[in-house]
Parts: sequence; structure tokens; C-alpha cells
Amino acid sequence: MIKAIYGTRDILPTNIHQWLNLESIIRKTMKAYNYSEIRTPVFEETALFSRSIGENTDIVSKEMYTFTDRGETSITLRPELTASVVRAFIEHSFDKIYNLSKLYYIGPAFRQERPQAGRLRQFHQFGAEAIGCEDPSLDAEMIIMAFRIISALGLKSLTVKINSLGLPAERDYYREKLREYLKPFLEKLSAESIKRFDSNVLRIFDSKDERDIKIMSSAPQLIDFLSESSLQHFETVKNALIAAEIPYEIDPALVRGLDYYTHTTFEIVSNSVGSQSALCGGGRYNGLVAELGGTDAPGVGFAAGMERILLACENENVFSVSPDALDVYVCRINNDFKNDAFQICLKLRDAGFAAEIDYLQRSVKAQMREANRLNSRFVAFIGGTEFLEGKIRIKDMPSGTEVEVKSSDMESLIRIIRKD
RNA sequence: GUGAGUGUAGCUCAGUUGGUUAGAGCGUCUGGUUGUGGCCCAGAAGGCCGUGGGUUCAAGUCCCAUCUCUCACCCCA
Repeated sequence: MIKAIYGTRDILPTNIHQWLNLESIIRKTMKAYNYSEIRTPVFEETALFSRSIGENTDIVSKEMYTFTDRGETSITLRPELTASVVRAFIEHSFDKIYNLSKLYYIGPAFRQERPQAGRLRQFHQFGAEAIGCEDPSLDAEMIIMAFRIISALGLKSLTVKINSLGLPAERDYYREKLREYLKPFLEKLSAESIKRFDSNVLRIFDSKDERDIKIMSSAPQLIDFLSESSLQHFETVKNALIAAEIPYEIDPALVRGLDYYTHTTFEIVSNSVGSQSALCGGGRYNGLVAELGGTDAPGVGFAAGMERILLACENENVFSVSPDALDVYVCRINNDFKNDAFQICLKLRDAGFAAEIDYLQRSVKAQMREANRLNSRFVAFIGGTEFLEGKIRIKDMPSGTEVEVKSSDMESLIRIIRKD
């Protein structure tokens, strides 16, 4: 048996309404905040990702699905969508056409990691990018919008974490200072953290090792190395969150892994999805557009994992109601008027109703069971003595009451069904 | 990439110290009404017990390998 690739999932008809519901909340909210949808290809030139996300990040160094096409171009299935959106922004000269581009996306992304709860190899993200403006209100807008979307599903137990990484120069200087501080303790750190000392010192703050935590507790803090204007930016973001009544906490250990972040970073975490608790992550990326060859346009954005969000919904037992009920089921009393029944069913569909009919020549009882299973509001009986007399019997399923209409009179048939 | 665990009907799971024809609930189908659903009742279909090898008179049960999926680490959405 051929099965779906490890780490990929089929989204089956029984679950699809959860996805449609989430998507409709996303689209509705994005519209309210005036973000426009953009759809970009699922694969891109590999260089796009290595340059934006960072050559030595885990994503680029070991998690990308990369292959060579018939020519000799190295191609990669997108591991995230920000890089693609920025690429499209530059390619279509959005900076010259719009003062500010507010864009959102929904779509699959691919990362070759070991799957676990809340982590797949093909997963779906939605997110937004605001490119062309440095105003901290936009940082706050992102956080507020993401929080509103996730809350709208009914999820509780959400935490908003924020931090500021300042400017690259400030961070570089801080990194040096942190290494200086850590050098004397180097041998006492956990093996993981010793590796991180070279690859990504800031990550040592995340360590779960008790010795590391102790050593890091008196380490210098990035916030003390930020310039006046960086601090001011951060303050403005925090004030906007307070005004919008978004409960947040400052997490100095919140160091986003992707290289392109500056100033604000944030995450929305849930404690009901297992160990992969980040539902949403984002921040400001002022150098990214220039890095990818565009004008020096500042940007801010976020990405959220749809599977994780839906997993949280499942674990918190918040489900959207399935909207797919049938309006009318056409039931054949006998097979004498098989074609008439089919034609009536087609007419009902043309009139805009969700209508179904039996194709398996099954008994009336079986057809009724099917109508019930499909949660049909009405059943139209075709055949038997009524049909010989030119009548169709209509049953209202919830009440069980039946009425008859002339089979030549489609209009009153439609009126009965539509009345509801 | 590292570690731990899992694998019996479509689904969720039982299966006694290895011992005859492998079970239940749900779901599916048929019937209980010469033409009417939900509830109820009766019956039926559906399993090379993940795969390969080994131990044994005898393996779903024990051993080895392999694959699968799950969870965690790492990292991230």
C-alpha cells in the first residue's frame, strides 16, 4: 500500500470544516486590518532562503527540501513564506507603487524535520507582512491581529511573549559581551550550550539544563545594550499592546532563530499542544528587503502554524460546527421513475439547493437512513401511486410531517424547501 | 540527526503462565413496515494479529531483524 509521505497528512472531509472555519476567520480579520492576500509559488531558487533565513540556521543547513531541476538551478520547497513575499515585493516593484504594502498569505511550507506533536514535514502557515514603514504601531498591529485571529477560535491559555533584539550592530556588540561573560564558565556549560557558544550564543538562554540556567541568570541582558531609539521603539509597541488589552510578557530569552529579525520579536504560545507550543512567531526585519536586493525598506510580519492552532482547538475541545447539511434528499419509492427522480434532483441543484439522490438502487429504508446520515432537512419521495397521480410527497425531517405538491409544479416544491 | 515507545477488523481497543475455529464496542450492510430516517432488536460482511526470520510439539503471545507510526531532544509555525 502506498501511503502518504512521513510527516505529511491528508485533511479528510470530516475535518475540512475546521480548516475552512480557520481560513474564514483569517480572511475576515485580515480584511478588517486592510491586508491583501498574495499567493507565491511553493518552490523558489534555493538562494532566496539561504540569503534571507541565514546560511547557518538549522532550517537552511539541514531542513530544506532542495533538488536540482532539469537545468542546473537549485530549487527548494519553501520552508516559510516571508522570503517569497519579500521576493515578490521586490520583483513587482511594490516599493515604487505603494507607500506601504500590507500583505497576507495562507499556504503550505516544507521542512525536513522529525515529525512529532504539532510538527509536520508539510505544514500550513498563514501570516502577514507590512513592508515599507518603520512605525512601531505596525509591530503592535501584527501582534494584535495574530492574537485576535487565534482568540476568535475560542482558544484560551494563550501567552503573548515579546522581546526586542535591537539593531544588528547592538546585537553584535551584545553577543561579544555575552561571550566574554561566558568564557570563564565555558567548561561548566552543557554540551549543547557549548556548541551554541559558537553557533548561536543567545540560544543558551533557552537551555533547560539547570547549570546553564544558573550561569545565565546573572549574564548581561540584551535590553541593557539597546540604544535610546531602540528602547523607544520597544516602549511604543508595549504601550500599544496595553491599550489594546493584549496580555503580554517580556521574555528576554525570546530570540527568534531566523537571522533577519531586528527590534521587536514575539511569539504566541499555547500550553495545550505538547512541546511544540509556539502557535505563532514573528517580528521586525528591517534589513531583509535590502539583503534580498531591494530598496532599503523596513518590514514587520508574523507566521502562524495552522496545524498547531487546530491541534490546540482539538485539545481544548473548541470545535466549529459542521455547516454541511443537505437541503433535500430525493428518495425513490420504486424504480419506475428513476429518470424522473434524477431530473428533479438536478433541478433542485440548479435552484441552488444541496441535493442528493441514491445511485445504488437501494431500498426506501436504506435511502431514508442515508438521508438521515446526511442530515438532510427534507426528503422528496418520487414514485409510487402519488407520482402516477402527478404528485411528489415532501417530508420535513425534524418534524416528520409530510405535504404533497404537483410534480409539474417545481416552483412550489422549491418554495417549500426555501421557506426554511 | 539523537533517544524512548508503538503496531490485533474501516476506527478505538481486549486477547489470561505460549495451547484447538482471534473477540468487543463503534462504523458499514441486510432485515424487523408489499413505500419512510433517528431509538431499539436480529443477523451479516469485514483480520496472512505490520513484514521477514528464529525458538517450540505448538507463537497474536517469547527472541532477532526490518519497516511503520507516536512522543521527546534539537530547532521551529
